Amino acid sequence: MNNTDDMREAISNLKRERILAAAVDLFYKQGYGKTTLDQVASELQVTKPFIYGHFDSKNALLAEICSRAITLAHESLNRVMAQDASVTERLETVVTDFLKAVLTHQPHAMIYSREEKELAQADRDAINQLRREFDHRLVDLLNQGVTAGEFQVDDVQLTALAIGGIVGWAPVWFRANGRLSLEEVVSYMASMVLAMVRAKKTRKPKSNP
Amino acid sequence: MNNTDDMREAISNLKRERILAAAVDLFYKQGYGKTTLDQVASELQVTKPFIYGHFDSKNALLAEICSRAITLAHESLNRVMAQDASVTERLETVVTDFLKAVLTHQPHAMIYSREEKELAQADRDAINQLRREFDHRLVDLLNQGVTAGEFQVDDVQLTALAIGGIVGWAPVWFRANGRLSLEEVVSYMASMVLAMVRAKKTRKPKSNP
DNA sequence: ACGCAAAGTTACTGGTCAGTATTTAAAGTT
DNA sequence: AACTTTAAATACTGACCAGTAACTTTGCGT
Repeated sequence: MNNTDDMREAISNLKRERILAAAVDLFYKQGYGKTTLDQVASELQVTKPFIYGHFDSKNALLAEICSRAITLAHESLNRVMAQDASVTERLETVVTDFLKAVLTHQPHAMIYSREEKELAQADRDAINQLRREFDHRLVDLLNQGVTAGEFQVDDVQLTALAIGGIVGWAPVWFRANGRLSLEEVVSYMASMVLAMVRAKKTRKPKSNP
Repeated sequence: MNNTDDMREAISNLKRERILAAAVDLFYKQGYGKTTLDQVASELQVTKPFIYGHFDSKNALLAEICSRAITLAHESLNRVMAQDASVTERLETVVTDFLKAVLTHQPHAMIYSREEKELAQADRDAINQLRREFDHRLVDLLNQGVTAGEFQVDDVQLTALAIGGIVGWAPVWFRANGRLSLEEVVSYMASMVLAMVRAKKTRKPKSNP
């Protein structure tokens, strides 16, 4: 019985995920406004009420997608904060890791930044709260670097915003089959960020291809 | 008679501008999708057919707004290219000037990046063409800097995209009545960009407040 | 085999809005 | 002062689509 319930829930989750994946795909390609739930349904070879069995509304779908976009950012920050390395190395890892997350989930990132205004006020507030926390944590990291004498930065807040810009803008131009691989792009961007904070290299001179 | 025609046209232009201003305001605050033409009209204390007297459709309004956003970028680049200074100084001016343009027309910039997908295909293509030209010109400038030995940059294209990110992301977070003035923000960001390209300062050490 | 939920589908509704046809007012013109 | 042109408002239409009510199928327990 409990066994059956587990099964049910797993199936239900699977379906939720499929719906979300289809929605992400279409919202990304067409935009939220131009996408109808009938299209999402037909992408999955089901009908609209199927979706309503798993989500309350079209907007709830969007809220879930946006929420995941931010959660990704936090998770990559969590991974980094857990590690015990020089601030410079940590910043490099943050940028690398975060950018990787953003680019492997390009559609989520794009949908969030484009369609934020479409969210219901409550969802928007909750999600922007998470975003602000993220900014704070980045500022903290930069402050540590300044205190440790590893960074030379006049204004940590503006610097954090510039870094946010480099990362946040990447999904706009990145193409998975472009001239450079994701790994190459990510590591190059990280080196640019380090140049920006004038980090004194703690090690790893690492050749440039 | 010609005189009267001039007058007519001037009045018509004035009205177009008013309509655009109201549309920019509402599209910015509420998003394109959530804004109705009735709202735009009532903002101006007129009615919907008034708008149709000056624009073909809601979408034409958006196209005009987006087109202006890009035009602004090009104009600031034109101003800079005309001047005859060191590449470093020119890059500094480009960033300064472009960022200023983007921030004094924050709504245009935001609307363009958010609502691009809402444009009709033809409009989108035309506008993205302009964007690509802009990118090329920025790459050219960086290449000049490398050739002249003023910049140390491994990949000019990625560097241009990083700069684009810093500038393009700014309208997302900038608040006109924030901690720092527009001038301060702009000049700080320019200095970060120069750090990124490892520009050898050609002059102007300029104190930091 | 039989009935009974769960999970979908088909078929419909109601509201919203972009866009328009028709009417009214105002400003020149002679 | 009647006549025309321009410009806007009122009032309407029709498409689209999120969300729902009513019906159907499938599979599971007994």
